[in-house]
Amino acid sequence: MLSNSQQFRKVYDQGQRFHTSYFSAFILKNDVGELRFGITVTRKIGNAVVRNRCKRRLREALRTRIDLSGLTGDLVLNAKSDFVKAEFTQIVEALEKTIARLRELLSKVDT
RNA sequence: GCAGAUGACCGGGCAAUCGCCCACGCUUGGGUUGACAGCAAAACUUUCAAUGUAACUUUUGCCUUCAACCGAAGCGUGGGAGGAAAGUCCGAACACCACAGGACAGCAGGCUGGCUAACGGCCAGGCGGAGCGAUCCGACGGAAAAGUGCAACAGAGAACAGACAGCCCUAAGCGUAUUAUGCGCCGGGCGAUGGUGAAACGGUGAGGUAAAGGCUUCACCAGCGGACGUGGCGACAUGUCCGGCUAGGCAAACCCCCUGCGGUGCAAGACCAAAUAGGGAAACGUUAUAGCGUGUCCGGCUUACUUCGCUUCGGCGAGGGCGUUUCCGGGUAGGUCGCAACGAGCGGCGCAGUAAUGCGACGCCCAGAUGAAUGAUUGCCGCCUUCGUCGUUUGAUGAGGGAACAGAAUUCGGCUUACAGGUUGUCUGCACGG
Repeated sequence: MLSNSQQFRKVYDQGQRFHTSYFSAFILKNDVGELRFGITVTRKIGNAVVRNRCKRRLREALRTRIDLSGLTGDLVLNAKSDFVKAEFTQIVEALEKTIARLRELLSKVDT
């Protein structure tokens, strides 16, 4: 879990990016050796209740439906306004595409 | 039955799977510190003539047991968002800072009585306004006896008022047929009628007048001031008499009167406290405790400050600088507490009170996160709604869609604002029936 704004800032500035219509993803290799992630929902998306629900659904989708094994680094997800109306299965599909793409990007960085 | 008024309450439910946070308990293994015992090594001392042995003490290391604390994993039990958690508008608790007393300034409040820790809150009442009514709304002290200021639009005129339409007097003159009728210059009177406006300087009647007017101390009414009663704790209501003779509105404009108020807010504040840099003190060094070299030690090699005084000219002493070690104190990152279960606490009951509320006994312990937990997914049921089919009064069934406002952040008491849908008590008006 990423816990302060310095860590988020570093991922935004130096990380690899990938965008879908529901959210934007940023990832950066870290030296911890495990996956740390953070979720950001701006006030533009909605009030506190809506923002909380976005974070919970993204976290649950990552936890239950996505295979994250072997992936290391700092991952940041930014929800967009379409996320609020999205079906859960659509979110999962978008996440699958995103993670596959991020694996490619990270392996390129290694070589 | 329809249309309203008002109070109280709810704010989808169940299941499956996978998860999150907190408290407590148990188990497992870990770390730190301390105590006791044991073993090993080294040193020292004592005993014996000595090798050596034994004992004692100290230090270091290992390890057993016990205790305390810290943090981890697993399992179990219990708990886990709102009526507004929201806006952050009032009032407090709590914390820190400041503080002789008073005045000015500033801010807030403003009918009466009560409740409360307090309030700009609540309850009961008075007065004014809206409504047929239940009921609702009101910053509701002072504008005639301090002063200043302001007033859109409309209207003739808006604060020492004002003739637009008009009414009346006078009547040059026009016109006609000399009268009458008609039009009426100049000058003067009128605030009664119309129209405007939120508001036009009391109302109705009578007298009076050329026409009018509180012009009239003519009558009645309204309003104002005063005195004296009656009811009420009081706001106030009400009665009689007297006076004066009509006085516009706005104080959520300045202002006047009365009352209250020190400031900052849990990022308050308390404690622990790293790395790095810097401050202070002591000791040591300044021909080594630095550098080179090395696994380590000895040895070796290399290099090094200044001022003053004394001097046998080799140095010595004191101070400063520099270096090393130890200690001290301040601050930052970070962490712990504050802060999560004992309270202005919650629940129903009883008593007092019209009520707000208070008192009493009984029962209960009820979120505590910090990139921020309190959930996610799926299915079924219930609710609303659209379409189709059947029945065609309620309804049955299939397919689809929808479900508000909104997320605790130190804690309470209020206020204000937002809110799909629903439950329920009491009351009012109208209609109909018995």
